[in-house]
Amino acid sequence: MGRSPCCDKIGLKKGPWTPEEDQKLLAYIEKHGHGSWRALPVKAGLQRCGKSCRLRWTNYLRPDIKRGKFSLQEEQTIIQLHALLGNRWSAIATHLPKRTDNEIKNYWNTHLKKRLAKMGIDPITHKPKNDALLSNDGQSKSAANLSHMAQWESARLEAEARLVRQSKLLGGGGGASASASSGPFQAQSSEFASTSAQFQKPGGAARPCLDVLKAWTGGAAAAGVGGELESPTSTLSSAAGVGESSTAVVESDSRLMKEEGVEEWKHLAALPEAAEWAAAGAEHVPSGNFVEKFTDLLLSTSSGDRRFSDDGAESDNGSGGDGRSRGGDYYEDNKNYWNSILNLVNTSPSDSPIF
DNA sequence: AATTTGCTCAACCGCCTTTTT
DNA sequence: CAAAAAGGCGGTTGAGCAAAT
Repeated sequence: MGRSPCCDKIGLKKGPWTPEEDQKLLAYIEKHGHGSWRALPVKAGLQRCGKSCRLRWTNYLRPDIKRGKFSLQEEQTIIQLHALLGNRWSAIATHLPKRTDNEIKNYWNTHLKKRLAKMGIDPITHKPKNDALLSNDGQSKSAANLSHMAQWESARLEAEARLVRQSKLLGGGGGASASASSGPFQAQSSEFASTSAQFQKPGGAARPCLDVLKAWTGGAAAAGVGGELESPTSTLSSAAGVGESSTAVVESDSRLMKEEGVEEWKHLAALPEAAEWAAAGAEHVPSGNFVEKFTDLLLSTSSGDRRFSDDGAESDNGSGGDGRSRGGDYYEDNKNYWNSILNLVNTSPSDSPIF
């Protein structure tokens, strides 16, 4: 048996909200909390469906919403997270305090996506649409990096999706709630982490995501650049505040990997991309201080006059896109890229659905 | 001044997942 | 366990506005 019949949709108002309606909704929620969205409209004296009320509240009326232009840091975060997560706006939104998923989605669709397209990059696959367009100068390198990234990510996301399904079957169960602050997210984040971990060197399969990030970022360490994990250089750290201990995250993920990792690795290993990369070794990991260049390119492409100040680097408007390239130093490039991602991880709220 | 074009963003729609009965 | 409601998410639309012609 199901629940009692749903709300009758007769006479429900649609379209833009009036200030009076906003006031009613606001007053009600401030006083009682939203409780059941379905019951709320009647209690609050609104001729709206609960879904509409929820949307209005979460996207507009909530007091902790920041409106207005996105900062460069926010843009960069979105781009990085989109490269990592795809169109998972709600997940991305958890890393941009005070921004709603709807707003981020809109911003991506109206701004960032166009910049990608302008660069000749498919915003869906993140692969260059036409290599010929990027045949010379620095963009070609970024495009190549982008291609690696896209391949890597698509495989990773595929595995991630599989793992999510698996873990649900394995009885991560009770925690399936969608609440924004409870355990289930930790399970999910571990899945995410362990999935990514599988892209590490084949021999090191049973290591968590963050280890592989560290391995890559610290790959430089092996090459003499190490020890910077505690102080990632990404702009995200300043954007998101002080990070939590990455070690703790890694450790908890490690535990999970021990339980699930072996089987997951098998699945992942079945992915052609993974096999390809495994065979090719670390050089085929998304290369380039990829996101940094990627976002540099995007941001500088947008209006042609915006400059990056986050790390003191200027955008490459016309001065040779490769100006910041460091001679194909993959380790260095990877380090920067993964520092960015690691930083995101480390600075993520503890209840983040992703990390 | 009138019209067209492009942009932004709030809101809706439909699907999927979770929860409840 | 199955059915159905509720919640949540991502894709899409369209009204309103500004810039361009």
